[in-house]
Amino acid sequence: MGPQPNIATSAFLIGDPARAAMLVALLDGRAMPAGELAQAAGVTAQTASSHLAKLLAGGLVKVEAEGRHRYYRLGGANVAMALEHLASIAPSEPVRRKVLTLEARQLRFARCCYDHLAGRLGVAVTCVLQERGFLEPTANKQFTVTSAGAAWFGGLGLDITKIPASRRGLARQCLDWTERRHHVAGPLGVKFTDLLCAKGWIRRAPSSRVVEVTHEGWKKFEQEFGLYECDLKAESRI
Amino acid sequence: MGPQPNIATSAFLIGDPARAAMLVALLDGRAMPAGELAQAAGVTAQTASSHLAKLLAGGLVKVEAEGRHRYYRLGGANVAMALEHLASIAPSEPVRRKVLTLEARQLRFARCCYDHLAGRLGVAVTCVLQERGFLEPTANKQFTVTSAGAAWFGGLGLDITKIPASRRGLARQCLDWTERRHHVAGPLGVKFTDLLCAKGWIRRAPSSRVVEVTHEGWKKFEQEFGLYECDLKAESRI
DNA sequence: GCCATCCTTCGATCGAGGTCGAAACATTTC
DNA sequence: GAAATGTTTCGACCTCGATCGAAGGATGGC
Repeated sequence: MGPQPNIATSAFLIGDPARAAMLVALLDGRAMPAGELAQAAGVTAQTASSHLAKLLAGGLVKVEAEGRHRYYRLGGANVAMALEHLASIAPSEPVRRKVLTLEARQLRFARCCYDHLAGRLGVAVTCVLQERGFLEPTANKQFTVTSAGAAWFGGLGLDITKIPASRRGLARQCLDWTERRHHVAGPLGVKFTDLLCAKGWIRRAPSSRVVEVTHEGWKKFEQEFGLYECDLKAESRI
Repeated sequence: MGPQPNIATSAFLIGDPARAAMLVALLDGRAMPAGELAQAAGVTAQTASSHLAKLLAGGLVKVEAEGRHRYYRLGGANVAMALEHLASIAPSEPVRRKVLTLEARQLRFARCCYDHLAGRLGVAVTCVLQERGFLEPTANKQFTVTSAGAAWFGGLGLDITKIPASRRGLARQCLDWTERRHHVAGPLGVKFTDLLCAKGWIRRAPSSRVVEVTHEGWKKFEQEFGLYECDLKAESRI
């Protein structure tokens, strides 16, 4: 069309309910075959195929053939970010007053966003790290690790200097679409989440984005972060 | 319908080329009247009005009536962020901050809005007058001149009691579309601007709305208002 | 080779919504 | 009060795209 970047075309692609449902289903970064996406969107396989072809052409998804399946995944982190930001302006109206399923509540409480911790727990941890002066929000949606923070992470077994920063930095502010606040993404977020798993504080559910906190984990979260299970769960009505 | 709410509806609204063009035009935070948005989108006023009504219902824009214009602006920072992220998906280019021409920058800095002073300078002067207790914002988008204010204006050579109030009052709060804050309009605003011209502090460009501050004027603005040229121009780097 | 499964392409239908002309409405100016 | 300007509403047209049935490919199992 014109010289303007066609922001409209991307938005148009997301603007269809069926396509939006597929994209949301892919939000956690997993790849899904076309058939499952069709089911997730509530349309026939033909229709889903048509939609996926358009999303592919628009760069919103990538595809990988595997035998007779074709696995689709989001086109990139920027796509996921755009989707989460769109969700943040969605009217999320009283219509949603309906009771959330157990998994939905678990997702809101703690989940993986790509490979880092998100949800109420992820945001709470991020807040504590900022309150204690270990992380500082800086321009360009980044977090800076303070010297105190580097020491603290080191005590936990995470050598900050050994984490390679990606092109988008070491620690990014990622908007949490349920909490509408930021949590820590980027290489630091990933390594930190891996560490919590390795220590047995949290456990990732086998085939979903849900993250569970172990009994041992709650003791540690209380001890290290001052986060109490009852407080966090009280607000999320789990 | 899917479990996820209306991420699709927001995206659908942005997905129309005309609506996207309007939103992009508003990306810098300015408020614009419906007519200008229609022109920016390349559609007629009727069509633009229809689009704006939908954007308004979706919460993507807000509106403020000002005289016979209706100024639209983005619904919030989250809307701007979502738009920027959507633009980052489009392969063409990063967010395009339009490079403003010299006149556009001058207009933002100081201009006449009808017959009174507007732009960064107009807003700054209005702020100082309020801080010093000479003007007080009151209901119905009016300013009230305090007794201290009347004395101060008198000392400058402006007898408030001799200015006839129009049907809409003596001093009106006029929304500044570049600064998004109020400046002084109405008969007082006109007379005050005339006075600054007569004193040679400012000079109106012959065939545009641009207002220039004279060398003498900057000394006076510093002396009378505590406004420094470098401070005001430093922030207008847009 | 033959069938089952998974996915895409083709063709046709059909409804939603973008567009503009005309007119109503609102506000300012003369 | 009348004219001018900015904006919205109404009505009608008409294109675009979502949808699904049917058929065509591709892959794996037997």
